[in-house]
Formats: sequence, structure tokens, C-alpha cells
Amino acid sequence: QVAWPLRPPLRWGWARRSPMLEAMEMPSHSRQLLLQLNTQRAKGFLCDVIIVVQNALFRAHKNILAASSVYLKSLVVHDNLLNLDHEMVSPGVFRLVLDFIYTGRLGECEPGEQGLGAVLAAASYLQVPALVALCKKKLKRTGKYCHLRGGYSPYGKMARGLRAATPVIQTCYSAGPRPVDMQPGEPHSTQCGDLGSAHPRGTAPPPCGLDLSKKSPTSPSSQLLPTDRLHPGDSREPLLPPGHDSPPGSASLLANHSSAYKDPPQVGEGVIHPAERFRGRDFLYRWMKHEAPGSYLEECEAEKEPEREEKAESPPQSRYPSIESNELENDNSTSEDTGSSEGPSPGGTLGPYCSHLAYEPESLGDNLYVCIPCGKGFPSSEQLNAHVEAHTEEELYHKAASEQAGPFLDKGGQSLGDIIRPYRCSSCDKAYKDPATLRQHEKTHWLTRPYPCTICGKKFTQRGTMTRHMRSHLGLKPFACDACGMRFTRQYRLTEHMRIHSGEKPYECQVCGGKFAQQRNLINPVGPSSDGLSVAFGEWEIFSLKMCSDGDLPPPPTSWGQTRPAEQRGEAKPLAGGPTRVLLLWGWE
DNA sequence: CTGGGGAGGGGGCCC
DNA sequence: TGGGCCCCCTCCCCA
Repeated sequence: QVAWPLRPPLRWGWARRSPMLEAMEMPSHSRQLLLQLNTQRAKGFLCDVIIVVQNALFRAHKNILAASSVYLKSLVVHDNLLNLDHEMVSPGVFRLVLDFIYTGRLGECEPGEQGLGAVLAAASYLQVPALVALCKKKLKRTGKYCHLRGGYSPYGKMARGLRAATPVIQTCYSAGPRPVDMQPGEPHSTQCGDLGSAHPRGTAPPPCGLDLSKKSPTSPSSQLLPTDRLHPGDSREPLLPPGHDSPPGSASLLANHSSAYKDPPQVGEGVIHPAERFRGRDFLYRWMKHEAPGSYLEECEAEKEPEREEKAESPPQSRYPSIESNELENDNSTSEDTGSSEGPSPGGTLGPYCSHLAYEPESLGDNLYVCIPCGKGFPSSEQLNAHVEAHTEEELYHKAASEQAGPFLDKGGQSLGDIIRPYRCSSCDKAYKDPATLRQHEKTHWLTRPYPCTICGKKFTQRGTMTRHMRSHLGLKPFACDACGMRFTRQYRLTEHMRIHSGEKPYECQVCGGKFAQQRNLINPVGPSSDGLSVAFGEWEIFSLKMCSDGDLPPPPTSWGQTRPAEQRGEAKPLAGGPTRVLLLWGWE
């Protein structure tokens, strides 16, 4: 049931001045509006949130979800992508719940797990009170409802799931969730009746069903294959709303998500690369935003995951400040609906990233979409998303660290390099000045490159590289030499080429003194970016003695031809299980 | 014929 | 997103 004021609040003023308008009411207005919204949902029109349930994706409108469920409200405020524990709600049941939210009608329930009991359990888990009431009513009518303290438990698995999932909400709020079948005015305790009774105190489960790190995805190929039906043999419906393609990577993502509360990876499942671990989310998020993969958010989420796991081990109040349980009560109250027209309140609804922010609606004004890390408010979720792209949690971590550390060089063990390049790759230890570059770099670790050439299919890690490559297919050479008319695909090539005409040879060999117009024709270029190879002439031997291991050196080349194999050109060549070996000195004499 | 130098071009990667 | 730089492969010319 979606509730909004049929009449504007009195403080708007005009209602009092126009009493005749109050008397006019269109009885079918709400139904028509719901009908329109449901139609829009079916088409994916203006949908701003995706709900992932096991192997199914549902698109919906945040406002509708928020108006229907306190729990969903708490999730959609921060996230555009919700992951529901499939042990709590199956795709088929969630479809029924979503249909109910949008239509007020409960479709036919199959017997067994898809039955009314499962719907009730799901509605209770999702905190959709109207549906809970409806299910109870139906069950009582059929004589199947047994009002135990533990509530309806259609099957044991669900009951276990309830125990697992209840604290999910408790992680979001300092107090446990208000079970939806609790009577209004009943004191809200952490023992949550239908939901919370089984949750032992002191245990802190993963938050909010968003932990994606517990299980390795399937093979890389399956991660990126768009499929209309993620599990062809799976008859559960629905998978996608009409008119929408499955996002690439969804299969793996779902396989990943569905295990959020399962056992940790078993021996033999392998350790998934961090970049791989969140790729599915990456694609999903981008898919929802109609963008290419690689955005900040999902990577930020991935970065948060270890932290979330850590937080799950500790009492929630350390990270999630106390939000009084009566805020939940207030959440359902009509005062909010009538007292504000700005949309969802962030109070108590910030989800698992409540962080340090306390809910102070007065201070937020119209900017009710709050960036959790920095506390800035925005009037719309789109603006919030745009803002979130601009910084990462790491950025804030370093900011906080620098604020606490004081002196420049005494920052909690941070080296100068860490300060200059605070964004470190978790896979290879490379560091970067800004998060965008780090994200760009991390793509180089992905098994699958996200930017394929539409002509030849070759894939690239960067979009720019792909578009540059496309120029070669299309014969686009926009950079022309004024002197000879020769054309190039890149500006840099033209710059290089122009040195031929000018006779400029700025690159000098440190060994023989020969000069070159192009740096690439130097055998061992000396420069600030050539790392260990840029040793002075007199140090070469020492350097090579340190870096070379005996035993498996190739025979000295007979010459230093330009086309000699790479391993003879003084290039680092990593060997499995051993140190990097650099061959520098062969032939130097 | 061979090797060295010059140069075109593509991809990777960082800014 | 584009620029810049690096690495690499390759081809051509010439001694």
C-alpha cells in the first residue's frame, strides 16, 4: 500500500484559503496513479533501483519501495542496487511482494515454498506491513496461521534464514527492527518477535545482504556473458522486466550474492581476485545507469567489503551510531508524510553505511540525499551519485589520517610516497595520485577487458585505447604534417615526426653519445621514469650483478640489433617463483 | 646478405 | 576523454 497525502498539508496555506478544493476528491486517483506506476515499472521507465534476488533482477522505483517498507526505505536511500538474501525471499515470492506493493493485490500463491506462508515470511522480512496483514488474514481464513511467538514459519529453512537475516537490519539500526506484525505502540525491543527472537545478542552478522565477498564467482566467461535467463533451467519468474537486457556479469554476480550468508569458501574454490570479486556489481551498477563498467561506486563497495566484514565482528555501535529505536516508529508515523514533501528521510535509513552521521533533518534542508562519507547533502539521488563518484572512502581515510597525524612527515607510518600517491592498488601495490587513475589501473588486472572493438572484437582495458584503435580501422589520421603532408593517428606521432624535419635529436645515448630524434630508438633510455634501468653508466655492472642470477643466463647476443629479443634488451622479465631478472650487460664492451 | 638506424604504427598505461 | 609517454613490432633504407 502506497500512502501519500491526498491533500497537501495545511501549512501549504492554499488549502485553507480554498476550502472548496478540499471537498473535491477523485476516488480513483490513487488507483490510477498506482496503475501508471506499475506500468512504468513494467517498462523500466524512471526505475531508479534494482533489486537482486538470487538469479532474478527487479527494477522498481525507490519512492514506491520506500513508501511501502521501512526496511526497503533504509536500503534505497543509499543504494541503487539492493541485494536480498534469497534464503529469506525467493525470486518468485519477491515478485509477488513487488506486485503487491505496486497493485495492492496479492497474486495466486503456489503451494509449498512459493505459498502464502513464504509470502508472509518475506513480507515480514521486508517489513511490508500491509502484505503481512493480508497474508495473516488469508492464512487465518484457511486455518493455517498459527500465531506463535516466532511467527509463521512456512519451512525450516526460512526460519533459519530469518535468524540469519534479522540482524541485517540490526546492523543498520542500533536497535533491532520493528517486526511488522507488532502492534502499534508496542514497545520496540531488540527481541523482534517474528524476526528477531532468534537472534542471539552479541553476534553481528554481515550487514544488509550486500556482502558480495563470500564466494568466488563462476568462470570469467560466465561473468560477462549477457544472458536473457541467467539460469536456463530455472523456471522461477521473473528474471527481467520486459524490454530490458540482462546486465553483463549478472550471472556471476548473482551466484556471488546468493551466498552472502552461506559458508565461507571451501578449499578448492579458489581465492578470487579483488577486482573480480566485485565485477558483477560493477556491471550491474553500470547497467542500471546505462553506462559502461568501471564506476566508482561498485569499486568503492568492494573496497568496503573487508571493512564491513571487520565491522560485522564488532558491536555495531562502534561504526553505526545509535539511532533511537523510536525513529523506526517515527518512520511509520504520518507526521513525516504530512510534514515534509521532500521525499525520503535519511534518518535511520542510511543503511549499513550510517557511519558517523547523525540524522539532523533540519540541518540538511532540502538536501536529503546524503553522502555518507563526507556528510554533504543533495536534493536528488542523481546528484548524490554524481558526487559520490568524486571521492572514495580511501580519500576520506587519508584525509582523516592527515588531520589526526599533525606533522607532515609523521602521519601514522605513512611514507611520503603514500601521501603523494595515496591510492594503492590492492593487487600489485602500485599507487596513484587520484582514485580515477587507480580505478583505471585496476582494470588492467581484470581477466576480461571491458572495451571491445566493434569491428575486430579486440578488447581493451581503457575506452580511450579502444577508440584510438578504432581510428586504425577507419583510417582516421587527423594529425597532418605541414611539411610533408604525412598524416598520423596521434598527435604525439606528429610531434615525433616533426623532429625529422627540424633535425632535432633531443635523445642522447648515455653510452655512446649518439643522438636520436625518437626516444624509443634509444636502447636504454635514461630518464626519471625508467626506474632501475636509469642507472648511470658507471653503475651498470654493479646493477646487473645485483639483479642477475647465475645459471640460466642466455648466451651473449652477437650484436645489439634493434630487433633483438626483448629479454636481451635489458627489460625486466619476471620468472615464476624467483626474483625479477634483468639482463643489462651482455654485449656491453 | 646482414646489421644498424630511422621511422610508422599499435597497445598499455598514467595523468 | 584526450594527451602524453613508454614499450613493442615491424618495415625500409643504407652501409
